[in-house]
Amino acid sequence: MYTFSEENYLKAIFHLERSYPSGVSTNALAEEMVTKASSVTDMIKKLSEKKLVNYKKYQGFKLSKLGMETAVSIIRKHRLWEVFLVDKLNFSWDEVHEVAEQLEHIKSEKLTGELDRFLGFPTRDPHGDPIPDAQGNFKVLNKVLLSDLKKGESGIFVGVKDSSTTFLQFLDKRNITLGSEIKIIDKELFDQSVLIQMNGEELRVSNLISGNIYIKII
Amino acid sequence: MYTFSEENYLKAIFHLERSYPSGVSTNALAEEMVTKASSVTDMIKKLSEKKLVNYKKYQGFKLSKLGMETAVSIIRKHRLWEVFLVDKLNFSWDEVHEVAEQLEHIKSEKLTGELDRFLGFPTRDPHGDPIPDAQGNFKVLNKVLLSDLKKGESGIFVGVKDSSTTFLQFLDKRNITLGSEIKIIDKELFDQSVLIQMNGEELRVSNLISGNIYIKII
DNA sequence: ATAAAATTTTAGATGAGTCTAAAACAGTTT
DNA sequence: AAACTGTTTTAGACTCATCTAAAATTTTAT
Repeated sequence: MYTFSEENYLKAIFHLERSYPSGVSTNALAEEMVTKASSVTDMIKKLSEKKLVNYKKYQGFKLSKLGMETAVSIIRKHRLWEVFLVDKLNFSWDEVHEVAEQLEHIKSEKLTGELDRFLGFPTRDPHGDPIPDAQGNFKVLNKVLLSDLKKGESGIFVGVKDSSTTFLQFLDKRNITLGSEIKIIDKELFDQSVLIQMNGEELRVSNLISGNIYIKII
Repeated sequence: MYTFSEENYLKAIFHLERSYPSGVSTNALAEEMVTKASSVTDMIKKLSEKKLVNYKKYQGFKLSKLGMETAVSIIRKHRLWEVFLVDKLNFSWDEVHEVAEQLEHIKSEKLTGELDRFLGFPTRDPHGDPIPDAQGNFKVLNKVLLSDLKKGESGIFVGVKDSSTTFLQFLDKRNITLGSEIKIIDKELFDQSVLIQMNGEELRVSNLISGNIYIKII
C-alpha cells in the first residue's frame, strides 16, 4: 500500500495531466502540492521506483498504467465520500472537500464497494464530476465553459472548475444550482462579462465566474 | 491536532487504565502497541510535553484530563463508525475493527456529529461497548463475565471482552448472539467449562470462551 | 552560438516515529 | 546493604517527507 503523501501526489499528477497531457513538470506539481521543487523531485523518484510514474531526469513525468489506476481509485473514493456527506450527512457542497481529502485514503475494498451500493451507484459527485466505477471507468461529460458560449447559446449547468468554498458559496448566494438551464442573453465585449437567463431571472456574471462554470450544450 | 500515532497511543493507554487504574507501565503499553519499550518512552515524553499524560520518569503514567477527553473522542468515533459499517454497509461484527481503526482518525466535528445523528444516536457498538456522546459521557453497563456466574444463574449476553475476528466468528458459528439470554445449567469444576442454555438449546463452552463473554444479570 | 534565465536535481539538514544496544534505575533476595 | 533481576531510559541509527542552498541542466534571448 501507498502512503498518504504518495497518494496525494498521484492525485495531483492526475489532475495536472488534463492541463499538461504531454507530461507534467516538477514546478507545476510543486505549485499544486504547495511544496518545493526539490521535494517533488524526491517524491517523483520514489514513485518512479514504485512504477507509478514514468520519469526521465529533467524531462517531466506521467502516470504509468499502475499509477493511473491508483489515482483513479483514490478519486473514486473521494467523490463517493462527497456524495455520502451531502446526501446522508447534511453537508453542503462547499463543505465536503476537506473531509473527503481525509476519507479518500481509507483502505478497504469492501468499504468502497458497499458505500457505492449504499449511495445507489452515483455517477456524479456534488460538483458534477464523474465518479469512476469499481473498474475505474467513468464517462467524461462533453462540456464547455460558460465563458465559451456565444450570445444566444444555452445549456445545462453540469459542473464547476473551481470548487473552492468561496466560489461555491457565491453560486449558492446567486441561486446558481447544478442542473439549471442557462442562456446567454448578452455578452459584453469589453470585460467578457455575460448577461445570463436562469430560472426565469436575468443576472450578469463576470468572466471569472463564467470561466469556472461547466455547461452541457443541449 | 494530534498525529495518528499519538492518537493510537492515547487509545491504548485508555484501555490499559482499566486494568491498571493506578498507572500504566512502559512495558505494558509496549506490548499493547506491539512495539519496543524505548519507542514508548519516546512517545510518552512527547505526550507529556503536550499535556496529554502525567508522567514521571520510572513511575509510569496516566492520561491527563485533556488526554482522557481526546482518547474518549477517538473511541467515540471508532464505535460510531463500527455501527455505520454494520448497520448501513453490511459489514459483520468481526469485519469492522480494522476499518474503524482507520476511520477513527478522521478530523471533523461536523462529520462525527452528523454521523451520530444519521445512525440515530446509538449507545452501543456492534460488540456491546458503550458509545460516548458528544460531551464524552457514556454509561458503563453493569456487567460480569459469564465465567463468573454460578450454576443456576442467568443473564443477557451484552458484550465481548475479546473482539478478535476468530472469537467473533466462533460465536457466530455457535449462534451466540448479542442480546440472547444465557443460563448456566452446569459448571464443570475440573476445567471450569460451563453447560449453558440459550435460545432453548444447550451447549458446553470452555473457560476461555466464558471468560470473554459479558453478561448483564437480570 | 553563447550568455542569461529558468528549471530541475543533488547535497545536506530537520523532525517524527521507530529500532537496537547499552546504561540507569527500582525492587527483591540473600 | 550489596547483588541480582527486571524495567525503563538514553544514545545513536534508520526511514519518510520535507526544507534550504548550491550545482547541473535545459530553455530562452541576444
